[in-house]
Amino acid sequence: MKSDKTDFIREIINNDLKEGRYKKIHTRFPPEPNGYLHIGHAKAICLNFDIAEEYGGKCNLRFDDTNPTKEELEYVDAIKQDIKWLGYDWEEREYYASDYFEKLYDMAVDLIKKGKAYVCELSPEQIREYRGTLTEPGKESPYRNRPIEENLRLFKEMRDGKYPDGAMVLRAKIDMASPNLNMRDPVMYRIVHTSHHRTGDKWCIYPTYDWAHGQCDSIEGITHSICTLEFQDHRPLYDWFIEQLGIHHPRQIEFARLNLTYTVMSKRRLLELVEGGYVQGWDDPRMPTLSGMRRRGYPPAAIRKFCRNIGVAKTESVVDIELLEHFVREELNKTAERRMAVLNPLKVVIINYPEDKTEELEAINNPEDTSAGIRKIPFSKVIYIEKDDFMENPVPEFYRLAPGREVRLRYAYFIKCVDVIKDKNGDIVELHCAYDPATKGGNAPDGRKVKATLHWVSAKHCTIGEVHLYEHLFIKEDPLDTSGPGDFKDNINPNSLRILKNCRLEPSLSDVKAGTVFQFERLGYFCVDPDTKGNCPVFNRTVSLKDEWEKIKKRKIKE
RNA sequence: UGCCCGGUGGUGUAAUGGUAACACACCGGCCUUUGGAGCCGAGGUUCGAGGUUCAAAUCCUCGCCGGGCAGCCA
Repeated sequence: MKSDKTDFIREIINNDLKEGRYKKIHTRFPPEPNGYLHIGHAKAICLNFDIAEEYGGKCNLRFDDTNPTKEELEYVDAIKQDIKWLGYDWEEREYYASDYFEKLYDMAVDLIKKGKAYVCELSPEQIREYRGTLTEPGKESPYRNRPIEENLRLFKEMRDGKYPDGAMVLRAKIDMASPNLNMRDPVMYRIVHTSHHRTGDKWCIYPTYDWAHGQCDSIEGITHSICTLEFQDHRPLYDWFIEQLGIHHPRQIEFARLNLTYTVMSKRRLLELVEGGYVQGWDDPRMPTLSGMRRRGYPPAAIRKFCRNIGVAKTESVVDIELLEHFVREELNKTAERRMAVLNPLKVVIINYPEDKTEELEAINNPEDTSAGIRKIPFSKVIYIEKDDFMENPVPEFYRLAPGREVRLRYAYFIKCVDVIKDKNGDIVELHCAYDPATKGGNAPDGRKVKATLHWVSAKHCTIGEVHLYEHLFIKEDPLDTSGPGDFKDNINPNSLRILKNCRLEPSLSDVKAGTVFQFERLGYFCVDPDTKGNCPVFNRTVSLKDEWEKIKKRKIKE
């Protein structure tokens, strides 16, 4: 089976199949359970699961849990939830590197017996010194030529807990003069007296990633081990292990990890944001984590589409976050029901509308999807419109409401502003407008046109809600770009979260389910936050609508 | 100054020796009961210099620039 997509990875796979190197395709996604998954992981998940599906193969989920000091069960559960949410299924193939600890141990013994590994008692500092530098070869450890029997005994004793942390390690015996530092007798096992979230206290020696990873892939029959660029230099080491052991040889292919503008993507830095209280948690809607995006209202379909669209290559690159937002808008435009909500309310009294009258007006739920149907919205004498939709002294480019000007209220009537009411400070507190009864529904029988259509809610009928507006978490396209001392946290955007507590929502928004995303007409997409309680819904702005007027305003400020 | 990898519009990916394509962004226009959506159009000669060839983004050489590697992290 072939794929019609032609990135360099699929090309290699096509070729391997053609040449008969592998009969079936088997990939894997191998996260370390030491943090939450982010959009960069999504790229790897989509790659591995999509490839497996395209070629009629399988993709395993395997947790790389070789370091008990950093890994936790909480992360395992979160990772599983995120992958499922993204839309992928590893079926019964949920594996752990720790499942193979015994096999790995046996393989290490095999290597010792072959004279290819030895127990070394150099301290970590000494190992570093002996390793040499980028330009100078290293020198051999005095323990390098220990008799095999002694290595066997010592390694067993390491496992049996006879030695404290750091006392000795098992090292591969390769080449201390190799120009590739990974080949200078790398560590395979270290002593760590820490219980493991799965194996408990069964082990006090743990394999390093470099030793474990390739063998785990081999054991699972993985054909293509897709990983990120920084492991390129390790490939010769992985190949060496596999060859010494004489076991199934997966092909490793490296690709460039995803970077996004205005985003940090390392787990270390994300952890720092969480632990330092710069955000409210791993699932803070400003985080690039999958759980953050879920809470923000990003549809998984949009993330998948994004991951497929950015392509895969070896060039290190930074993708514009607007591309992600584009796919979010594209998906939500098709699926999200429209509602009207006024974020910054300005009171409008329709002076010629009867005092106690209420009309039910019809509104379309989603113009992109007629099956979404229609709903009724109440209209009455006093309404709210958006403050930004009125300008007392309008600039030429502004064609919304202004003194003496007529606009349309969406699905309702044409109104004309006849009076501007101000308080003693001169701030506008209320508008008086006259409506034209003949324009009910939004069209004038005489054919006259208005330039703008405004969203609104009826004051008497609306419900109050809280809205969270988000901006990029960082003010710089590259958050790591810091001048002078300090670090990326100095680039945090102080306005990344703005809370509006006095928003007026159309009545249908009083009873909503967490996770639902609506389009608030003319404003953007908003997702019901799980923390919504009682009768005051909380909405997270997923993404704004593209806004021509906003662009014009910015341009005018620049001039 | 060792080894490995990479350089195509603003951004990201295509083009696999034969007219540099697509998406996003940007700019201009059309349309519009969302300044949304949709539609149409403009913008690059492929890091540089040589070479091979009828023909080079693609092959070769030499540069230049960027990234990774000296954890008992992954």
